[in-house]
Amino acid sequence: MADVTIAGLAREGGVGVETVRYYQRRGLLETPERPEGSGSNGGIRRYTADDVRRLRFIRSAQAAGFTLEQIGELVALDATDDRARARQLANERIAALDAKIQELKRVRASLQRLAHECGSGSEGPCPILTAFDAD
Amino acid sequence: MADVTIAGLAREGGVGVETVRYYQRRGLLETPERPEGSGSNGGIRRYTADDVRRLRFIRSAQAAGFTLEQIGELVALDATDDRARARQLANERIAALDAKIQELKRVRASLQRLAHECGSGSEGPCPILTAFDAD
DNA sequence: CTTGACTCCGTACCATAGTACGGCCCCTAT
DNA sequence: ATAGGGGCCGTACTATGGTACGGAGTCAAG
Repeated sequence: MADVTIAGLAREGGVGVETVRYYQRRGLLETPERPEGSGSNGGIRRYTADDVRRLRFIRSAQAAGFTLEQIGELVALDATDDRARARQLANERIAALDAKIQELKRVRASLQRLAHECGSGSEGPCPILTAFDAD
Repeated sequence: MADVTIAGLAREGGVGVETVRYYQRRGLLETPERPEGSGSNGGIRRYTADDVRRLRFIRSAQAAGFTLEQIGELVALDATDDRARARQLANERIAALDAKIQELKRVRASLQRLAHECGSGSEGPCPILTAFDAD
């Protein structure tokens, strides 16, 4: 993949240009040097496939429930060899994910029950406020 | 359960007093009349078991991924008999939950792989940035 | 050699879901 | 009757994760 401008990077990562810039400000993405431009400030930055990978990593890690701050730590960690810390972060997140998955399954079951009770052509309102009782 | 003050309601619902007041401002919880107090503004409000149920509903619905705005609609819906709309909201949320659960399982698997690769006593940094590749 | 799309940068603004603060009032126990 | 712990209320502030804007510069095509 040829190097791209910020718009290309954003497109590859499925985010907006402003979001890329935001991640740069947060220190999650590198801000490459501006090439020696003809003018006073220099030219237009170029981004590599590596930057795309990193951007995609950020999105996946977000989906995994890491905050941007934690993702910053992960990105920094990638350059070190602190395997213990990396493992710790991963395992903490796995535990949190397991809890979350269980919770989502519970509320899903409740919603299913609600939809079912709302579906059987009986009269009156659905028991919405009690939908999650005994959860 | 005897009627309680706002602090009791908050405690029963597992939230802070300020959060209860916030939900009242958002229209998710009722703000009962102040009893005829001796002073200029009246006495102290009392909340019922019904209010507690409603507060707990809000928390569960939040866990289900509903926004406070949607929860407002659900609460309002509970008083009507628009079963179709209630069913629709429930089913939409179930679909979203299914997608979310699948995604969380995927990233969990990736994290597990990462933790494993970080654990096998090999040298150097863990492959953090590639942890989610091929997801 | 101009036009138009895009980049760069700083700064400001947004939505969501709270959390905090300060002044005043009420109520109960001492 | 007085002190202290809540309650009431308006308003302001916070955190998180963006999103928007304006002016200046860059660059490639026509």
